[in-house]
Amino acid sequence: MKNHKSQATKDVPSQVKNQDLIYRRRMQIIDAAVKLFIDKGFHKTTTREIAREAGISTGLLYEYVASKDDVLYLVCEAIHAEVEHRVAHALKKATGGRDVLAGMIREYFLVCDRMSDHILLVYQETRTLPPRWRKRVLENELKLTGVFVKALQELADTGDLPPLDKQEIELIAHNITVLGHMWTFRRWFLGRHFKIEDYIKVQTDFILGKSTGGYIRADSAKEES
Amino acid sequence: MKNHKSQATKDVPSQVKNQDLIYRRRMQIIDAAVKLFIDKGFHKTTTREIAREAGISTGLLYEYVASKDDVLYLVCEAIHAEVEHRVAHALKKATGGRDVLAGMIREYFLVCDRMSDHILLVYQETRTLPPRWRKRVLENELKLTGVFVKALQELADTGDLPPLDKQEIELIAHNITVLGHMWTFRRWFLGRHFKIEDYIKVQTDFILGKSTGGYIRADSAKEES
DNA sequence: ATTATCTATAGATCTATAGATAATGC
DNA sequence: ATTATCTATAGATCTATAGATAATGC
Repeated sequence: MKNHKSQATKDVPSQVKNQDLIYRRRMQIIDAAVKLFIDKGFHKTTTREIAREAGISTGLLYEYVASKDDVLYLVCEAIHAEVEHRVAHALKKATGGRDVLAGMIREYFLVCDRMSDHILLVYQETRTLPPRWRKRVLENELKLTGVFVKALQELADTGDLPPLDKQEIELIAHNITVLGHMWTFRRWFLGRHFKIEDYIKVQTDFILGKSTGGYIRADSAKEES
Repeated sequence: MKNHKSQATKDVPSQVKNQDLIYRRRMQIIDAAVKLFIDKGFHKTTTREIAREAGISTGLLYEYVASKDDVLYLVCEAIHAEVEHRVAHALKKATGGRDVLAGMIREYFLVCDRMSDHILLVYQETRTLPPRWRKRVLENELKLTGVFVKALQELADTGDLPPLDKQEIELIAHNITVLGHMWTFRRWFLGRHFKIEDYIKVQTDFILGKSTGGYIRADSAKEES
């Protein structure tokens, strides 16, 4: 995983002076920790193991972080940076097509598919973080949702979507975000019946409504008796 | 929290013979553990604390469970039993109205609202469980989704909903389940803009489509240029 | 001289159990 | 006599650091 520079670099203090070294060593630490955390979870991973996997001594680990929690925070930030980077990158492809929103959903869901272990990790361990950092991680979640809010707003403004009020837009954006996550934490089951492309298709229909005929809509069903 | 008898009673062995005593003591243990786990999380709670909170000695705790993991499993099972019980109970109210599905969603979301700490707990700690029990907990998740699958199937069969294939029904049921959960783990944010009743209303519109005019539907927006 | 790194371990827990005691029922 | 309960602690970790060593740059 590429370690995109993030807020975390400033937040987490290090004993080491050389900035470039901090960056590189933390990259090693993050990569090692991500692997172990995904495999065994945060609590069952020891700082010794992280150091060994990163190829450094336990002592040195503590020159680059002040606590095991720091490692988790670095990991969460790195994952978010990666997701954000990939989503931003993918969304460039999406713009321009007939259905901008469908394209965005598609690219985002593909990112969720590829990063599912990572997304799941953040979900499960966020609570472990000290409050100060938990907030940061949650803010990151919002930032991603914000991308969809903005897109929906624009589409509603230009008339590409029916008029939607702020609340509706907000919620639909959250829904899209979370339905992407759903693929990560229900994959153990959904994977039996869906490939990611099926999932994208049916979910897009669900979110946008089938283009031919309404989706589950009261007025498209039989009249009430 | 009422401790509805569940699978767990048989799964988790006890040194104590008296069945009724097992039931009562485990109820104490579960109640204590739920409280502590919600407050501090599973890993930061010690067996000593659980015992103290339950009003028994640490030694006695280990007469009723074989490990700390056992406690977590008992807790997860109890929460599921409670959710299931409440949903089943709530759904009785829902049936009969004009829009059965909307009623079901409403009752289910209300349960999510009231049990949000508990649902969140299960989400976050399931991964900690040994595989054998993790599976059980995940099966429980499916059981709940199954309730919606069944309801959707019936409504599609009777023509109260437009025809939907198995895959679509399956996915919509999952969506409903997860959008209920979404209220539990994004509440910290959603709560700023929505009361539970707002949330129910907008989500129901989203899932069922607005009854007046389509929801976000390609064919209800302006024609493609 | 300063910065980075390693080795070795202090100190703090925490789970789970062994063995002693109290309560119960024949 | 059997079952339930408690007290006290063995044994196993694990985090974080102190102090020693190696590398770097003036």
